[in-house]
Amino acid sequence: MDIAEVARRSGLPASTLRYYEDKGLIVSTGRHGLRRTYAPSVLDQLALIVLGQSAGFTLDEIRAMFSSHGEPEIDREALAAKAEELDATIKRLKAMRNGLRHAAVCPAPRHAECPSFQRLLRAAASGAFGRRARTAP
Amino acid sequence: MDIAEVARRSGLPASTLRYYEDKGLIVSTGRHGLRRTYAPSVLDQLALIVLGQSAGFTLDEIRAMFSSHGEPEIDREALAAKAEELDATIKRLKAMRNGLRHAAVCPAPRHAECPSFQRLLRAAASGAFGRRARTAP
DNA sequence: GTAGAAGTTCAAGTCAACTTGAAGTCAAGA
DNA sequence: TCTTGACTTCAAGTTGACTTGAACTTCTAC
Repeated sequence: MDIAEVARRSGLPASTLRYYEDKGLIVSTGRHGLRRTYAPSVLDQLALIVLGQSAGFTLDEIRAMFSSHGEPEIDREALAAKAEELDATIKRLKAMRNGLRHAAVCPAPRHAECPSFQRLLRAAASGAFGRRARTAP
Repeated sequence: MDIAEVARRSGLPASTLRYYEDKGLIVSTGRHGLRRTYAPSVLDQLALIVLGQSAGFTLDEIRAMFSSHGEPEIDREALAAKAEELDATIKRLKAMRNGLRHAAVCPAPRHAECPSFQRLLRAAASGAFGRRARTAP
């Protein structure tokens, strides 16, 4: 497959594919003249990368987790630790979701008076939540 | 409260507090000479900001969701939509967590042969997941 | 065999969310 | 009063993940 087909099938721009290759996240199997050629398995790798990103991992972390041919690579403890980390993230996302869900239907004139919103605030203030995360648009 | 106390109690550096004020996420209630003074409620606002960030919202989105005194501001539909967005994010995080959790204990010599890993891959490849997210370190 | 679409490299630009540095101001304690 | 350390502004730097542009090289179709 050439880069255009990989781009088409993965939904990622060619520039991103070159960038990922630069960073060592994927490999091209060869060249046809100057042009990269890819094995079909690169699509799986890309899917994993996208999934990993959507779960909040950096490209460096993803590279550490999966070898460039898509197999889990690092030690099981590290994988389990990542899973724990995700679990914590899931918890704060749920709190936030519930808070928003409630704010959307809450009849209280000011949210300062709403017990549900106060619960969210308390949870937030308790420092139970970490920092930094961005989701898809 | 002066900026040092807010920094201490919120855990955020003073530079960040100034930056947030610049961006209109918080307000200082006045000045003592040149120095900013803050009302105690700023701590709640900051907690909300941190929570919002940890849930994947940008500072601009957070400013849109909560007024600078910490009350939910925008229309209920938008809040509900944000909640839906979060729900989708939670789903992909769970998939990723389960995948990692499993990879950490899977006995299969190569993950290509593991049905559970394949499920994750298929889910990832299906495009069921969006892009872009980063979690706390 | 030549035009042009699509590929290549490499450097530089962009964006969000901050941080850092320089240069200056000021309140509080000795 | 004078020093000192915390504050101020403003500009510029940083990091991650890309994108864009310029200059150049091919493959492919006609």
